[in-house]
Amino acid sequence: MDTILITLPDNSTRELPEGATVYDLAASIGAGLAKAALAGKINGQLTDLSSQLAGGDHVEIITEKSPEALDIIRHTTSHLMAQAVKELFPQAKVTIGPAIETGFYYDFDMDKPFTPDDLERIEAKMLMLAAADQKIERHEYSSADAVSMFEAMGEPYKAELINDLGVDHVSVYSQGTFADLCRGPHLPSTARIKAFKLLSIAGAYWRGDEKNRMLQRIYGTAFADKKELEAYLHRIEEAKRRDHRKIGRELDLFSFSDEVGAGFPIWHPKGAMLRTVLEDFERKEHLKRDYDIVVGPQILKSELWQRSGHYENYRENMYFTEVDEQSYGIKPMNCLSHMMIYKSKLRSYRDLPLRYFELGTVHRHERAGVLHGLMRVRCFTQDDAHILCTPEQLDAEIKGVISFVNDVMSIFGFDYEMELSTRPEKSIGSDSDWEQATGALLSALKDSGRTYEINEGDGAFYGPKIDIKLRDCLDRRWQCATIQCDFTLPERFDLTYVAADGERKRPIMLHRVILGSIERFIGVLIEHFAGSFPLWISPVQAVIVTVTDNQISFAQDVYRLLRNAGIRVERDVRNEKLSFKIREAQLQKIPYMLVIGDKEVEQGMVTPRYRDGKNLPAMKPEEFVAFVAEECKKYN
RNA sequence: GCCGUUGUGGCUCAGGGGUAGAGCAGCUCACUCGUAAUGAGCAGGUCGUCGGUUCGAUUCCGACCAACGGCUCCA
Repeated sequence: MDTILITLPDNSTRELPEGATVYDLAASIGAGLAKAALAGKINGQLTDLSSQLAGGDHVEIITEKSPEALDIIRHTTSHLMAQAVKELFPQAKVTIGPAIETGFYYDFDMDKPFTPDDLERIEAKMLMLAAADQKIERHEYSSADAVSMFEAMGEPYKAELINDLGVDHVSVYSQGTFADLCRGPHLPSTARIKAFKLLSIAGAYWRGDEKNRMLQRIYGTAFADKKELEAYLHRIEEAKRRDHRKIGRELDLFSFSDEVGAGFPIWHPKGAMLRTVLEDFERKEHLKRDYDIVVGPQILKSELWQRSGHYENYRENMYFTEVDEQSYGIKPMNCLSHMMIYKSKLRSYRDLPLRYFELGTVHRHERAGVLHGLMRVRCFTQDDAHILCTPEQLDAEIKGVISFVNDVMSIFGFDYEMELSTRPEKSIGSDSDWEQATGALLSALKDSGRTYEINEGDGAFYGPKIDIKLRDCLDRRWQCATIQCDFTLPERFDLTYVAADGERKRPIMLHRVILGSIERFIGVLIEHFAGSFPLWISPVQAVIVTVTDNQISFAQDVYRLLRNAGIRVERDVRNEKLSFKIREAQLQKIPYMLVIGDKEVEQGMVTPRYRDGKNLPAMKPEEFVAFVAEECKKYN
């Protein structure tokens, strides 16, 4: 019998009979491995256990310990769910069902949406089907055969997918009576699915296009074993405790009100203080980097928005008003007044780059269904700047912004993801401008040394952009910082500068934000710190707590002294037990509680207690001021 | 905007065709008590809004509004 030689990851080789599969290889190595094997990787390509090997292949056995395992488990679980749905709801049409970061989903075309009760029935069915130990088999078909097969099965979406793939052959995976178009790989049997849970029902458009039919999506998750699943579900519950909407209410930072309107946050004293601290920080950081602070009006004439292209491209997101029979647009962006400042006089190349910074409050009419706490609102303040520069300065300016973003994010301890978004369908400007702008952003990204993704067609209508995303407590990504390259608005507004040779030239404009919007950033900030803000941004840095009424007078003196020294201090001189006041301060996540009893009054001192429960030695109020100043120094 | 779920006092929630209940918070009183809840009493709701069914609706039905989970869109 002929044999083939297989190379394993440790570069050892193994001889197997011709026609051997990945499973045979695993079995030849050991019974334990054969049992643990979920899939294989042949020459870097993930495959099924049943895949045949060829001589010279480099093969790796995928077990549940492999990083690739989770996706395979989840993908197979999504097929199991589709099978269960088809058995319970034969009229459902299957579409797609991939593994995702947190689990998997499958989209079905249904006349009637699923109910929460249906989820339980489906889950129960899945358990039965998994226990039935159905073999999962891969078959190859010509695309034409596969199309007629799926059409005969009454699955038009699958037929459409195959037609659009434009390939000769496709693979189909089957288990029991269920067959699905799929590239694979999959687990060898449904019995290998050990731990899963269906989580939610949602609507989703076919192929992600809102012009298409809305399908019914079921989200679920799956893990290699029950323990990991439980741990994940527990983590989700824990994460929900950090939800900024919950903490925002508990710490009395902000609220929303039906009477005010959806998407319009109202900032309570502590939330407004938090904003103020961030804004002060921002002003300082911008001034350090040679930005100029500017301020523009809230409404600008509609003609100006027409000239900029916003009227044409962004009108549905704008609010308008009329004054003296003149139409005005409430600004959804800050760029126009910044350009008008630039245009207010003749500019020389010696003036450039000009960096105009504004904490600009904008209004955007976001569609009703997208609002989400502070993360997505209709009125928000951007830490916005527009940099006007020569083409030669563009690269350095983009790099400067990227390093600014990096500096600020590391101060807050945030990890972030970068993406480049290219020209969208609805856009203005010439092809060559778009190419140049995209090229400049790309080169800055490459230079940054960080990884990045590319979102084709996701740019702003006036130019390509780099987006920087932060994650919330449930790992949802929110765009915060962005750098947008714009050749178009300077053209439309005929911005010029006098070059060294005396010629009028066109500057390039960068739109950029660092935090993004103060609102969204605070949302992320709250979830990141679970409300326990670092001392330097805490809206309340310390609270004075008296043991009895005897210390009120001294407490007032301390309070006055700390306030005058710029410490954000509160006082709790209520006639309550110390432990009660400590508890309340603790729940408010106030960094320091300054305990004052008879002992402290005698010595003219306070005993600071940190929110982790540890006491600092008693100190004079002045010493506490110095202590706080020292702690906050690196951010000033 | 689309799909689904939810909507009871400031908060968390129970209840349910005959006109509402708890805990916490609030207020009053007593206690003056050293590091996560002192006790007692009082007050507070036209059960999201508007219609419909009914002898009668907060409870059933419809529309709208809002929130939540997604989709699409986005800082």
